[in-house]
Amino acid sequence: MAAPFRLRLIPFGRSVWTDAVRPDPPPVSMIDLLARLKHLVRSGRLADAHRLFDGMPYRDEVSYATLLAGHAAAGDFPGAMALFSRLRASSPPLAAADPFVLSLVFKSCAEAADAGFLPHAASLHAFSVRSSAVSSVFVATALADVYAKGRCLGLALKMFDEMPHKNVVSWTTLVASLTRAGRRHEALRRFSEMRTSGVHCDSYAYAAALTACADAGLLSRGREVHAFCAKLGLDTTPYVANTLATLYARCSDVDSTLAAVSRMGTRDVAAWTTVIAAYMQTGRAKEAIETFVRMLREESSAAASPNEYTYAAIIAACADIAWVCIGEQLHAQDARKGFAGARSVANSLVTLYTRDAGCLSAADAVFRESLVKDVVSWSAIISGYAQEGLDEDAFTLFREMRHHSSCPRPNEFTLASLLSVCATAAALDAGRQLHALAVAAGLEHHAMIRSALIAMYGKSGSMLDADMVFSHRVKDDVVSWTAMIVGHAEHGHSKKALELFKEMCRVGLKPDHVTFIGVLNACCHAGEVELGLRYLNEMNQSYGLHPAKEHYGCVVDLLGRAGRINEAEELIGKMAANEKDGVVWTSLLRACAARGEEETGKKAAERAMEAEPWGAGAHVAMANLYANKGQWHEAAQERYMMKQKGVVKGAGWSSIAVGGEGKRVGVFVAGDHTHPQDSAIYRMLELIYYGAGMARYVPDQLDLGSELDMMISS
DNA sequence: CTAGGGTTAG
Repeated sequence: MAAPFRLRLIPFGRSVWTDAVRPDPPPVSMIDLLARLKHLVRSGRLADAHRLFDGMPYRDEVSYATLLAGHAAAGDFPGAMALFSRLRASSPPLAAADPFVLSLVFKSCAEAADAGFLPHAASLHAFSVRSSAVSSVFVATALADVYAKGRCLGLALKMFDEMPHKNVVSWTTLVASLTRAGRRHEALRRFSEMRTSGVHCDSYAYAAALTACADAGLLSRGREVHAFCAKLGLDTTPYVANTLATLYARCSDVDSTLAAVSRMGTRDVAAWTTVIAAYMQTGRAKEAIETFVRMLREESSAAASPNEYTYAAIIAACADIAWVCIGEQLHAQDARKGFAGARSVANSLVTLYTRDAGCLSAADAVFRESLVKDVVSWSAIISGYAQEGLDEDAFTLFREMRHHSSCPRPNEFTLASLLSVCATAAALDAGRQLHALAVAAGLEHHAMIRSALIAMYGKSGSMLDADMVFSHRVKDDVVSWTAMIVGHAEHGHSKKALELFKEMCRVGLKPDHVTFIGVLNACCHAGEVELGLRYLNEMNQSYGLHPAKEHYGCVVDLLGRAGRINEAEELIGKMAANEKDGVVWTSLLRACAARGEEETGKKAAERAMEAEPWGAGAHVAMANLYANKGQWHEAAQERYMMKQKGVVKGAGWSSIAVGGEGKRVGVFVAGDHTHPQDSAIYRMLELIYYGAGMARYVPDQLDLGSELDMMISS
C-alpha cells in the first residue's frame, strides 16, 4: 500500500530501471489514501493501517482521527494516547484540540474499561477545558461516558449538567450511565425529561430506556416505552426487539419475549440467547435446552451460530438442573470453538461444577485458569465453597479477591454467599463485619442482603439484630419474612413466629415452602399439635404447596412428642415413597423410644435402617428404648449389631472462637479431655452451671438428653 | 474522520 511513495525515494539510476520494468503507478490522491485507511481500520487491520498512515505524504487531523477510530474500537487507550502525542508534536503543527480527535481518544479510554487510565483522561479533560474543546457536545459526551464507565458517576453527571445543549446521544449516554449504576428510576426520569425537551428519540434511546425498565423489573413502564417505539416502527430493529425481549424475559413473561423476538426479521444470536434465558428465568431449563438444540439445527440456514453468551446461558441451564455430564460436553465444545476462555463461559462453568459437590476441584480449576476474573467469577467460586460449608476457604478467597489487582467490588451475590457461611458457622463477628461492608457498598437494603443478614443474625443467636434489619423491610419480600419466622421458631419464640406468619398473610404475601418449615417448626416447639396439623393441611389446600419431607418430618415429630404415635405413623403413610427418608422414621422411632412403644419402634427402626444403612441413629434409639425398659440384653444386642455393621456413631462436634483479634477456633466433643487445660475448663463449666442455676436457667435434664440424641443421630 | 444501545454467568 505504501509502495507508490517509497518508489520516489529510490536513487535515480534504479528508478529508471524500475520505470522501464514497471511504470510508475498513477499518483494516488489523499482522498484515495484516506479511503484505503478507513477501509483498513474498519476491517480491524490496525497494523496495516499504521503502515499506510506512516507512508502518507502528510497527515492531517482527519487522517489522525481515522486511525484513532481503530484504536477506539479496539479499546486501545495507550495506543490512542501515543498517536495523540505524535499529533501534538507534529510539524507543521496540527490542532490537538480538534473535537474529532479528542472524542476518539476519550472513546478509546471508555472502551478500555481500565480504571487505571482515569488520571490520564482527567488531564486530557483539563486540556479540553483550556482549549475550549469541551464545548463540543461530542467531546463532552465522550468524556462523560469515560467517567461513568470508570465508576465516577458524580463527575459524569456534572458533565451532563454543564452541557448547554444535549442531543439524543448525550441524553442516551446519561440514561445508560444511570442504569448501569443501578439508578434506574433516575434514568427513567431523565428519559422523560429528554422526551419533553423535544429531542427526537431514536432506537438507541428507546433501547436505553427499556434496559432501565428491564433492570428495575418495571413491566408496565416498559410496556409504555414499548408502545412509543412500536408507533415509530422501531420495535422491529434488532437492538430494540432484543431489549424488549430482555424486558419480558426478566419479568418472566415468556410469551411476550417470543412475540418481541418474532418482530425482528430473523432471530440473531442475541435473540436466541434471550429466549434461552427467558426459559431459564421461569425455571424451564428443559425448554431452554430444547431451544438451544433447535438453534443448532437451524444454524446453517439462519446464520446465527451460538456465541460465548449462548454457551454461558445453556451451561447455566445445565447447572440449574444439575446436568453436569451434559455441561461437561458443552465445556469440551467450547474448548474446541475457543469460547472456553471467555469470561462468561468460564463463570457459568464454575457455577455448573459447584452444583456437584464432587466437582468442586473442577470448578476451582476453571476459576484459576480464567485470565480475566470479575465479581461474578469470584462470587461463583466463593458460593461453591460456601455451599460445601468450607467456610475457611470461602473467606480466604474473599480476602484474595479484595487484594486482587482488578479489585472487583463485592456485590450482593458475594456478600450473600459469605453471610450464608457466617450463618452456618454462627460466626457473629464476621457477620457483623460483612454487615458493615454491605452498608459501605450501599447494599444494605437489597432484598438478597436483607434476608441473608436476618438469617445470619438469627442463626448466630441475635434476634435483636435480625429484628433491626427486618424493621427496614420493604413490604413484599417473602424471603425476609420467612427468615424472621424461621429465626424466631429456632429460638423457641413460637408465639412470635406464628404471629409474624399471620401478619404476613394479612398484608397479602404468599408464603412459600420455606415459610412453612418455619411455621411448622414453631408449632413443634410450642407443642401446638392441632395448629400444626391445620397448617400442614392449609399449605396444600389454600396455597397449593405440596408438603415435602421436611414438612411431614416436622409434624411427625410434633405428633410423636405428643404421644400420638398412631397418627404419626399414618401421616408417614401419606408421604410419597421416595420422600420417606431416615429422618422421618427416626422421628417416629424417637417418639416410640420415649413412650416405650416397642412394636411400632421396631418397625420404624427397620425402615430407618433401610433408608440409611450407614446411620447409627436407629440403633442408638432402639438401644435407648430397651435400656429405658430395663431390657439390658436387647440394648446390648443393638450395640453389638452396630459394631458388627461397622456403623460409626458420628460425634457431635462443637466449635468456639477464643480471644479477640486473630482469635483461634477450638473444636471439642462431649466429654472431651484432650485439651491440656481440660481440668480448668471443666471447673469453669461447673461455675457456669452453678451461676445459671442461681439465675434459674437450669436446663431440663430430659430435654438436654433428647437434644444430645438428635445431635448424635444427625 | 467524532460521542450513546441488546444477549450471559453468582
